[in-house]
Parts: sequence; structure tokens; C-alpha cells
Amino acid sequence: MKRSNLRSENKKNSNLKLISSAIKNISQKGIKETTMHDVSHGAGLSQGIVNFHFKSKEFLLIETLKFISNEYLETFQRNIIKSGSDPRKKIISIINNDFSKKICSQDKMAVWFTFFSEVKFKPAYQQICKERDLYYQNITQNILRELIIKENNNISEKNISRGLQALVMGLWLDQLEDPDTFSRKQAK
Amino acid sequence: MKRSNLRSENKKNSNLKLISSAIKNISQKGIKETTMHDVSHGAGLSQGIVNFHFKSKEFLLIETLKFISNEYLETFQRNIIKSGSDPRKKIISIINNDFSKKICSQDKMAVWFTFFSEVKFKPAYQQICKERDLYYQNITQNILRELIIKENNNISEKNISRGLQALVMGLWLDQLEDPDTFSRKQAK
DNA sequence: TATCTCTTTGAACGCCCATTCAACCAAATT
DNA sequence: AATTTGGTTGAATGGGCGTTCAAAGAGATA
Repeated sequence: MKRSNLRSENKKNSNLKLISSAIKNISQKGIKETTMHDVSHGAGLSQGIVNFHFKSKEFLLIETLKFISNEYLETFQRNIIKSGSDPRKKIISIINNDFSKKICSQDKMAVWFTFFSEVKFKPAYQQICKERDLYYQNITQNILRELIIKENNNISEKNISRGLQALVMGLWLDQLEDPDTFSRKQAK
Repeated sequence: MKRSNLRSENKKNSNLKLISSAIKNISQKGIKETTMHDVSHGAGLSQGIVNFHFKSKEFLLIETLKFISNEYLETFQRNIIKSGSDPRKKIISIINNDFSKKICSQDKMAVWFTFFSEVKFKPAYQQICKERDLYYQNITQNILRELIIKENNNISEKNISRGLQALVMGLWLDQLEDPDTFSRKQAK
């Protein structure tokens, strides 16, 4: 066993700490008011470190977006697998996931929508978001198709899945705009 | 008739030009990359003028948000009145308005969501958005109640109207994230 | 132990941008 | 016509922040 892992582990650790700090700061202040100093000190490190690990603020942000996107996709997938083969149960598990405490938290939502608002001006963000959406879209569409066949219905799975996604997004946004009256239960 | 209107008219004109320029710039670059210089020169005026009229960048932004919020509410109201007394037609007119060329344009959506993403950190924005939402919520809820009574149904108008609003928001967001595949017709 | 490589530090640099303000101009008032 | 009031200009100011980099520290290698 190589012992040279101490360094690379420390490095990974630093990266993670920096991304976590970025998420925390962004959720509290937004992207533009989050300074490099905020991020590095929030991670218990010092000034120039972000530029060393991520080259620039922009790349840190991209990695941060990738991070929360992956986090979402992981619980998404895990929940569907856990729910068995009944398409109805699968749909329910998706919705449960979307409004779970972990995913639908004020902090996470704040970060998501902060990035969403920049998507139009930043191709890199757009790509990451698009990929996540396409994945979501694909999966739900397939599940809905199963459901439609099973129930012998005659509706478009494409529109429903897109509508579902939009509904979820809109409800998420609700929680940002008016956290006091928002309830995850009611949204579900 | 007082003739002292030339000055105040010019002033109003300048204000409007500045707000329009702000909208244009924000829709293309976002709030933080829009500089005072961008705004004033976009309006054909010079550097210090925004501070003269709006005191600070922050107040300019608040006025800009108020402006697009009022614009939305005006066409919203006008369309409902035009559509007569049938609740079903009223609902349709709301949806038509939400996805009209004027309201659901890429530029306007970009501006809306840019502000939405800041709502969490800026109480002033939050209040403006909340008011607009409450109004929307109230009106649609009343219309839905009419509809429910008329059709002798037994569902909660509150949840439906909130869901509708969320759905609209989500579809709007779609158009931002992926303008190429988005179609206003399909959304409707 | 000595050398080399990778990571971290934090002061220094330079750019960008909101804001200020004295000077100027045009409209209103007298 | 003279004076006051209000709007506009644009150069100057100052602060904030991303980035750089020499020096130091810590792990790996010999």
C-alpha cells in the first residue's frame, strides 16, 4: 500500500471544505457577495488557497454547482431503486425526494436558484443544469409511460413529466420567496 | 394650466429611460455585471445621473422591480376584465397572459428570475414579490371558488391556485434554462 | 538526514466600479 | 433681464475584491 495517500486525501479534504464553505456562504449571501476570503476562511484556510485549488472563483462556482447537482441525482436514483417496480410508487418516491428535508431545504434551494438566475449568462452552468434536467425528464417520462400503458390511458407522458418538473420547480421557488407560509407537506 | 410641467416631464422621462436601460442590461448580464455606467449610457445620459435620480444602485433596482411588477399586474387585470364573467374564461385569460409574448419574453423572464434569486437576501425585493404573489393568489383563488361552486366539485381552491402559480413559475424557468426547446404554445 | 515536491500562507498589486461634487446649463420665477 | 431652482456632466475619489507570488511549512523520496 502506497502511503502517498495522506497528501491526496488532505487535498480532497480541502477541496470539499472549500465547496461546503462556498455552499454555505452562497446560501446566505448569494454569489456576488461571497468573497474568496469568505470561502477560504469559512473552510479554515487562508486567502490564496481557492486560486490554488480551483484556479479562479468561476471554476470554484462551477465545481460547486456540479457538487449539488450530483448530490441531487444520487438521492434521486437511490430512492427510485428502493421503491421497487410499481411505476406509481416510483413517482411517489421522486416526489418524496424532491420535497425531502435534505433536498428541499432553504439553504439548498437558495443555492439552486442563485445558480439558475445566472444560467442565461454562463454556458458552463447551463450545461450542468441541462444535463440534470434531461436526466430527470427521461426517467420520469419512462415511468409515466409504464403507468399509462398499465392504466390504459391516452395522454402524453412528455407533457406530464415536463409539467411535473415545472410544478416542482415552482413550489421550490415558493419556499424561497415566502419561507414562512411554505410547508413541504402541503407542497407534496 | 401650469407650465412648470416641462421640467417634471423631462424628469419622468429620464427616470423611465434609466429603468428601461436597467431592464435591458439586467436581462443581458444580470444585476451584478450591470454597472451604473452601463445604465446611464444605455439611457443616453451620463455617469452620475443614476445617483441623482435614485440615490443609489440599490434604489434603482428596487424601482426597476416595482416597474416590471406593475407592468405584469396591469395586463393581468386588464385581461381578466376583458374576459367577462365566466370563471373558466377568466382562468384561460390568466394563462394566456402568463404566456403572452409580452409577459413571457426571454428578457422579462431573465429579469424576474435575477430578482427572485436575490429575494432571500433583500427584504425590499421580497416585499414587492410577495405582494404580487398574494394578489395573484387571491384573484385566482376567488375565480376557482366560483368555478368549483358552479361545477359542484369538492376540491380545495387554495391548493389548486397555488399549484397553478407554481406550475407557471416552473414553466417560466424552463424557458430560461433551455430557450431552444421551450415553446410558449406547448407550455400553455 | 538531506533533498525534493506539493500545499499553504498572507501581504501586495491592480482593476473595477459606486459614489461624490464642483462646474455647467436650462427652465422657472421675479 | 436678473435671479433662483433644478437637472446634467464627467473627472476624481476611495474602497472592495480577485489574483499573484515569494516565502514558509509539511509530506514524500533517496
